[in-house]
Amino acid sequence: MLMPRERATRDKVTSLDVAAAAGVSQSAVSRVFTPGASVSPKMAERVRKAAAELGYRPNVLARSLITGRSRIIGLVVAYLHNQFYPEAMERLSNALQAEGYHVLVFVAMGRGPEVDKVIGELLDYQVDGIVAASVGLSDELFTRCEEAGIPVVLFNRGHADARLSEVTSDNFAGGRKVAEFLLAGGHKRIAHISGWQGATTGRDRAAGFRAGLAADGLDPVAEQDGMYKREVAADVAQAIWEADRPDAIFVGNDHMAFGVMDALRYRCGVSIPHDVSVVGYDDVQAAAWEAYDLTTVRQRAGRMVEATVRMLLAQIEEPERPAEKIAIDGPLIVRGSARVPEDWNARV
Amino acid sequence: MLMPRERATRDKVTSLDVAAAAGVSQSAVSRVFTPGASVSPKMAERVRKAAAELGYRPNVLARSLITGRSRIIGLVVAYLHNQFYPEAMERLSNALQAEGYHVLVFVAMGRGPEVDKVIGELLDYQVDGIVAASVGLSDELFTRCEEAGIPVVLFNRGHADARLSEVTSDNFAGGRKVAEFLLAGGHKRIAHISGWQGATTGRDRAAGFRAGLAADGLDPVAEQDGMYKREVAADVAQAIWEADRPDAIFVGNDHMAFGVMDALRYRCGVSIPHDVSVVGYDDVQAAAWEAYDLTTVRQRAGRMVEATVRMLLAQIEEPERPAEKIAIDGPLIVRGSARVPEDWNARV
DNA sequence: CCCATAGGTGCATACGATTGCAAAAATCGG
DNA sequence: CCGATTTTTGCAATCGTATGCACCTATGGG
Repeated sequence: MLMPRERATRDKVTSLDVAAAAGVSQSAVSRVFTPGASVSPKMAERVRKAAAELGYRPNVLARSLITGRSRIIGLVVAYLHNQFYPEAMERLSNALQAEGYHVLVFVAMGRGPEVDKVIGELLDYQVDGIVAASVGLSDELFTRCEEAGIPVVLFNRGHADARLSEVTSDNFAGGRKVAEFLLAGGHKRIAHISGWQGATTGRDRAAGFRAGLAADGLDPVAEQDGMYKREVAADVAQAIWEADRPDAIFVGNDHMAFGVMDALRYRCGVSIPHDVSVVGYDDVQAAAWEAYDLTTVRQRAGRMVEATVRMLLAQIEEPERPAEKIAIDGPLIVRGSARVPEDWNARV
Repeated sequence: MLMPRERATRDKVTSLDVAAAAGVSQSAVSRVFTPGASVSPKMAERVRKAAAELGYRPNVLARSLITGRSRIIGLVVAYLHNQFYPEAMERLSNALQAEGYHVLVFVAMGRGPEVDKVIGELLDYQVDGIVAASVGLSDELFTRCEEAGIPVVLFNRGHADARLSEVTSDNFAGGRKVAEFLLAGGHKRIAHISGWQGATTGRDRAAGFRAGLAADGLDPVAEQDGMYKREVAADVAQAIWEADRPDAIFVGNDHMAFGVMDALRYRCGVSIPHDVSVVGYDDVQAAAWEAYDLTTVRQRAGRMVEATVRMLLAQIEEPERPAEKIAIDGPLIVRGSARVPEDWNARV
């Protein structure tokens, strides 16, 4: 069989092919596909027609090489068990797509060397910016990105370094809101199963919560780290229940709160909110499911993502722009997992 | 201020810089970083040293331009509400990272023109392959990818076209297993709230289920499309309960099953599994949560992802390789949401 | 000790686009 | 209708790397 290969016919069509077909120069083709370039209407039309016939589309990679921008954003994420992240990720991807960017995903579970390898790969792809939604990114990431001139925005994550941009919810205010709500509900023995205390989100929520209690002269009856892990939080809840008999528990995020509720109900035989009130943080979709009906502080994922995209693109446009830290306020969503103060509706 | 810009110092370091620093040619540098190229050990060492000092890393985009492979895999996904997808996505990304590939995410909710735009962008990035986990990808995707010579693997999705590779669980067998289990449990009035009947997953599960019932001469007492949407399924469940009083319901996936259970319990006051058994499909993490404790057919996400990656990479290596359709068997995971036949343990 | 062979290395080109510059064409005012 | 602008267009260089080819250097066998 000496037939010429079929595949030859479908070889890549380049701007040169289009130029030839349209009888113009290659640069003309390029300009037609470069927004803001100087092209006459008739030229544009001829080229577009030829391009359409040949099925031509500009090669983004080649373009990136010369413009120095890949229009790729690196997203570093740890795990996706916590529903908040898939939710945010979907929004982020959509928002960036609308701006002509795309998301390259990097899953980096651990900390340390594995993470550093990922960082290297991130830079290899010449990403224009990075959204870091993973705890445990070594500080080296930031210095290397700084050196490479790649803007980084921390999503739902804080960092002491002022040169780092970040978008979070107002975790301190959120924690305090929960305290005020529980106090108004007449709770006296209030416990806290916190988010991981190695991260600012967990610490700030806890701090705000304690501050809120302290305003009424109260201390948490118990406080333990749930590590943002369902199973850990569930075990802790059981232990706290048996040891301290709290009348309310504030859990550092919804994902853990579901585990806590299950442990209380099915292992301890506790009725929620009759015996104990439970409040979470995030307002993921499942919080509204009847099985949990969880009172929780909403993180406005939409606005957080919007802010993230805005900051990131601004820094890409204008590299010298100073870092910015944004905390977005979120309302307490009152549902059925915690006793509601009598006069709550009147108050709010 | 006529100071030279600080930024100048951090300008990109290229293979030429490394070559100069090491006193060798640029091609030598390239070879050192190209696995399988011919380089002497001493050369390799000199170059690596210089590279390390300058902080050089090869530019993946430039490399892609010349090799014609980007080492980017496009992942097209619809929504991430169904936990099965984040779970699978995390695995997929990890598996591909291990092979030196990375995932570029495309969220395409709807069908039709929006999707086609996304397809265009996908091709613009010169992805080496595509994993399609979204329903409603127009057939045009496939023809265009075929033309462009880009392999596509459908993940958890079927398609009549034999030229398309796909990885699914064995949906027919899974549906039948559920039927057998429910029959063995002595259920007589069995309903089905199916996955979207526009997709093969939904249809196959339903067909297998019906076949299983038919083996015992039974028909579903009711059968309706839940569209893979929680709210739709919940409403349908309520309607079916009120109209048909089933003693068991097989729901087309876990995500809907949770909604169904909530509707039955909290709207209809039904006790599960005492009044009615519920069985799902997927075995997402939440299925094991005590609140649902859902009996369900496991989709082995790990194996499905593994197969997907294997097939995709194989087709990238060897473009003429024929398409392959794989259905991975998954066990029925017996939990507490459905009555368990007396002799079940003996049987299995 | 010499020649055939294999393995390393450098030169130069190619990948597919963007973009500064200069020439050509179109526009405009007088 | 002509000269001065302004707009279009083409030419050619460039981005950072991979790779065919030719050349050079060891190596080993006879």
